[in-house]
Amino acid sequence: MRTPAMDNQALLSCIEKVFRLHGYEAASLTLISQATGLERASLYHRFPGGKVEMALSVANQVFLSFQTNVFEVIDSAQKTEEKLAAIQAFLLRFYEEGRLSCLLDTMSLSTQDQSLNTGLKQSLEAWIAAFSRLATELGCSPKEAEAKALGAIVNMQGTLVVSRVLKDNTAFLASISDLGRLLRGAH
Amino acid sequence: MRTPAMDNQALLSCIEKVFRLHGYEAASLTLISQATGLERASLYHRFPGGKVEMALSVANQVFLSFQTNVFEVIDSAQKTEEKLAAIQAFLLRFYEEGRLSCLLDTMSLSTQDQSLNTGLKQSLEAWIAAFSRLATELGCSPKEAEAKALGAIVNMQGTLVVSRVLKDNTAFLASISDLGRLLRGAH
DNA sequence: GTCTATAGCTTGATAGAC
DNA sequence: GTCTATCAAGCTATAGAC
Repeated sequence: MRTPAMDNQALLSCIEKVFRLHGYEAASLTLISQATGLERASLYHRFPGGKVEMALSVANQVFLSFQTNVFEVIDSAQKTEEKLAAIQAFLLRFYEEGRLSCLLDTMSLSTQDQSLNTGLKQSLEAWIAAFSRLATELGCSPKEAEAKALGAIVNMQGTLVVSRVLKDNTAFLASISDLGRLLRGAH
Repeated sequence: MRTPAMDNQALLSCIEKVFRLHGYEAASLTLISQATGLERASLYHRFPGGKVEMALSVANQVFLSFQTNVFEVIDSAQKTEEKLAAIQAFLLRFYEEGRLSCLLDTMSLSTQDQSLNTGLKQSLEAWIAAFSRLATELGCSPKEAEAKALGAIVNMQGTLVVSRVLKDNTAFLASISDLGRLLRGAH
């Protein structure tokens, strides 16, 4: 047992980037090999299930990252404004200021793999639920909160697509800046 | 010269669906062959440039469809409310009530093809410009109109992604219903 | 744990019969 | 204009040396 050239988390981050840049199908093992510096055969040692297992692992790591940086922040004891600021900072970093797509977008096309599709769906549901709790804290009624949460996420997904097509991240940056406004209750 | 098994427009519609369901890379010639009923070699007779030419032709056909059903409607002499209703009906049909993705989304991932990326960008810019004119008609100031137009399109793109992931088109249907509200000026 | 080498299949694309 | 047959290159995945 030689020592790994890269720990699992760093490896997954490299693979994540390939999936987010190219989508599931176009993310070939050759591209992943180049991005990680590991030969294709080595990737199969780390992920015996092959490309599907890589995708599932990446989706899971991203979910855990959101759990730490979004969901748990929302359920923490911080002040609401501090939560909001922390989440905005995380999202800006995670989406590289709008230049890197969302896995929910790039991996939800014709994947055929049921567990991946279910995982993406459950991640999005957890995200909506967490934003709902934050919206409630920001003065929304329970019913209003879910609508605002969905609206904020829809806005981010939409601006990510538009920013990618226009090659201009202005819309995404505005989406993050507006997050507080988007989640706040009507007065 | 035998008579074509399918006219060019119907052929392009079949191919369009494959690109919108699977994205550019995953849209293999085998899938396109199955969707159109033409063998791969026959597709090369219709599109000598191969897959890239198919993608460009599809993008162009969709642009022309938007030109007819959205841009020209906006610039017509109809009443504003009638324009809005016609556009809503078209968009519902075009996106199959939220069950079929947008080409701007599925074809903008790592295409490498410069003319395709430029075409998608220009199509989106034309769409934003047209919606801006409609927003102006709906009582927006020039500056406000562009923001509302962008917001309405962002909302559609976002709800399309969310509807795809959740396998629930409720959000997209709401986006279309809200189109008037989204484009109307603040009173 | 990583590598080289390779199997077996699918891809995009071409040649030529009808 | 569509087809069958075929090509070279790419793909995912595996075997086995170190």
